Amino acid sequence: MTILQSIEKYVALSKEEAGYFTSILETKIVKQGELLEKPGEITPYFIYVKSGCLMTYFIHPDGSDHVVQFATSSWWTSDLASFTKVTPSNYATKALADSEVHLIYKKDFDELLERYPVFEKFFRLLFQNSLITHQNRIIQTVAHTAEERYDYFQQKYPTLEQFVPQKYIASYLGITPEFLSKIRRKKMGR
Amino acid sequence: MTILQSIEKYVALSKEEAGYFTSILETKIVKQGELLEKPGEITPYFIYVKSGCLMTYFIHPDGSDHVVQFATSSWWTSDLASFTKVTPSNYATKALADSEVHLIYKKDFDELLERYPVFEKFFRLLFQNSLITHQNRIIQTVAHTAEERYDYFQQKYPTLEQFVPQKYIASYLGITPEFLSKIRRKKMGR
DNA sequence: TTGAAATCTTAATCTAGATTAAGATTTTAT
DNA sequence: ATAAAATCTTAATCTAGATTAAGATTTCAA
Repeated sequence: MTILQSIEKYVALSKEEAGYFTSILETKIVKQGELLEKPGEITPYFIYVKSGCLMTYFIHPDGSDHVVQFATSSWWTSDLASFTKVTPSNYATKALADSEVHLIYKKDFDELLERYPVFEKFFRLLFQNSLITHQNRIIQTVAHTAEERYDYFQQKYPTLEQFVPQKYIASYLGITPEFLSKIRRKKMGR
Repeated sequence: MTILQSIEKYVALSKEEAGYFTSILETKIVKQGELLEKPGEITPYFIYVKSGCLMTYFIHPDGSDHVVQFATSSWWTSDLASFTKVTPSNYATKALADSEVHLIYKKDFDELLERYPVFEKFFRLLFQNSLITHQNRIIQTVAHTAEERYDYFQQKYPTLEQFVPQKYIASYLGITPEFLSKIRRKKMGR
């Protein structure tokens, strides 16, 4: 699916709007392991994942990392705080597989919304839906045990587990890799 | 601060836009303890808190509740999932103090955005900022101890602690009231 | 191809926070 | 005003998940 198709699921675009949008899009191939955002730096663009898989994670001053989200094909991701407020990021975004992404730089993003209000609507819907997901995630974290959260993760991202290192899944779930190992063993034996 | 002033911090409104917006607004006084959203029911409106304090919480099938957020003066709140998708809510919203709120019904909300795109921009910004807050909250929860989260809560909501029952603060922090009691005692003795 | 580095597993021990229970304090309805 | 209900505190005990450590497996660069 192209990025235009994924947008046109939510809003209809005229030829002109689609053309302008495409013109500001940067396309980039990222190799597995490469970073698209670095902690301490300002996140200059909003990222759309065309293929592959990215992960955005928080780096705690004590050195531990915490995965905020995985972004697979047709997801948007970014450290929204850094992008929006033009402040240094507390997050890093790393490619977990060779990936193809589109980047929209902030200047272009701002001008796009200014010029073609249909994109205000699109991003309003995108953020609104993302907010729902984030509210669910908060509840997930406080209202369920690690094992329940793992079950839910497997349902939600059935393909991810095959190529994402366990330690990142553990981090996403808010537990240690050792404890995830223990949960998996327990589930095997059932 | 009026609701119009709070909106005009983000976008400029013409007389007509402001007038139309005001005309669809419902105003309601809610008594302390009253529910504005009930689990199992569809959330028909988006809520703006003019004065007082609301709390949105999740009710786990096992009977425990989990506070998702507090909304004080000039905050917006709602079970966005239920409002957006017109599905039964998993949340309740309760007034923690006598409060005055504005309600926007979904039909009016949709029509407002259709008619006056400036509100697309406003809600895009509102959701974008809220998303930043939610991302922070997720990290807070997994990367910090209960005591650190309590410190952060006190900084973020310095006035709330005086009138919100401890048990709800504990719930917001993801701990039991007993453990919050223990943390508070420990902090007193320092 | 190979060896060093990264990742994963298992197991023992430890701890932050849960649970249970009982008493003390505060709030609320009448 | 007062009694019942709700909330808060303290303390003992328990447990989900962390930490530490060591071996096994996988990945990857040269």
